[in-house]
Amino acid sequence: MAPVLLPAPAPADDAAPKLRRIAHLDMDAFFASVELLRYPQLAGLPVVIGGRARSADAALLEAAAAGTQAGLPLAAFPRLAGYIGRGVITTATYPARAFGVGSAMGLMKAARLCPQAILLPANFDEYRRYSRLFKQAVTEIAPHMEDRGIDEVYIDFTNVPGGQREGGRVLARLIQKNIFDATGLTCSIGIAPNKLLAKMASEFDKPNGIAVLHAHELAERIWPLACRKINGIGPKAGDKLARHGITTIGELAKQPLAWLVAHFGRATGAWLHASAWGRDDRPVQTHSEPVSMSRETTFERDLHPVQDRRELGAVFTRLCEQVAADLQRKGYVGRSIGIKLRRADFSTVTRDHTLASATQDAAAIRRAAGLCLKRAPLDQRLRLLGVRVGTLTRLGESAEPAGAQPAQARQAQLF
DNA sequence: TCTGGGGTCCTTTTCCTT
DNA sequence: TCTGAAGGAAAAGGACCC
Repeated sequence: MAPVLLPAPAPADDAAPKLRRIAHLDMDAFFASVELLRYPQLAGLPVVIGGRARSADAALLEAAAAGTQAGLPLAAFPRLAGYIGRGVITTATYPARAFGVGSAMGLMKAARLCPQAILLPANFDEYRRYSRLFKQAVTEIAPHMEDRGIDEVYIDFTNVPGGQREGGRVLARLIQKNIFDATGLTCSIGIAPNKLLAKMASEFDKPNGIAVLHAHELAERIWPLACRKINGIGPKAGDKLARHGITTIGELAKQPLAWLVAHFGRATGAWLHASAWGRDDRPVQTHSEPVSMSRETTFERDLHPVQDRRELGAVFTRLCEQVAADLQRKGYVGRSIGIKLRRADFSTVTRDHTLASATQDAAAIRRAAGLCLKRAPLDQRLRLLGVRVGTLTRLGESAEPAGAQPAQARQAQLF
């Protein structure tokens, strides 16, 4: 990529004291936008992404492999009508949302609301490829970047040349352009004195916008917002606050710290209070190590622990092999092995087991997971099974991997 | 009504040791 | 031997995020 030429800094820029300027960058409708790059003929139509790969997607897969998907006739795309089976919507385009269809909605319900919607399977390999491209486009200009998932990042503008101009707006425009040139995709950027406020600011001017939020604008621009806009206040905390008559961030800010601590605990109460007052000193972290790796799967139909034990056993072994392969590919070993069961009534049960030494071996993981399973209640049908390896260290930085055995080793007794 | 998959982090409970 | 306090680690559950 050609070097990016920054505008010459204004003379006042160097003289003025540097303010902490943190940017939050959020790709606009990321998955749907990537799909529209591949299938431009779907622009303006209701499209939902999600569900599992089905035979109806064969035409799409073939066309993608042949590189002819841009010319695929609309009739070749699978529709939501008559969708049978599990699965939720990962994302929906705006024309689909107009029908009341939205993220996390069951596909069967969505099929009733908007049967004509086109259903595309999620293509995470492609989204990850675009994710790498846009992040590279960011770091070419501003290297101090924190990865926050597939479609968003934090960037510390404070010491980047030009990062102080127009409150960071000049640098943000440059980054937007570099991302668009590299990917054809747009993003929205919020710039503020910290990550908490930058995250909220990035929603102010979507899509393809830039919002600069200054500390003195807290009461005017943040306090009128709903508490749920604070990253970290989800449905439960939002409901609890609402039951106390607190719906806006301004109302939250009025609550005494002691009251919040009394009702939400020491750590959460203090965090709520600080957040409402726009205080957040978390640094932009350019590097982080994974804490755990897991694989899980939801079955097409709920499986019975006894009647379906062969099928469950095979899935269980496969999940262990997949996690082991993930660990080996990424060079990690883990010491705590855990399982997760989701039962027919949607309740979740987890069991953990800590090994004497860390491993990345499929058979060792399978044995430990089998011990966990023996301690779990199996009095209901199961809809989901998962295997997790935690307390990770890089291979070579701890003890040798334990229990190395041929990967096919043995099947567990249970199931 | 129906609720995926892959994560992180926090709180509470349980168990073990001193 | 019993009881209780205290502290830490592990286990379990849950909230939240993308």
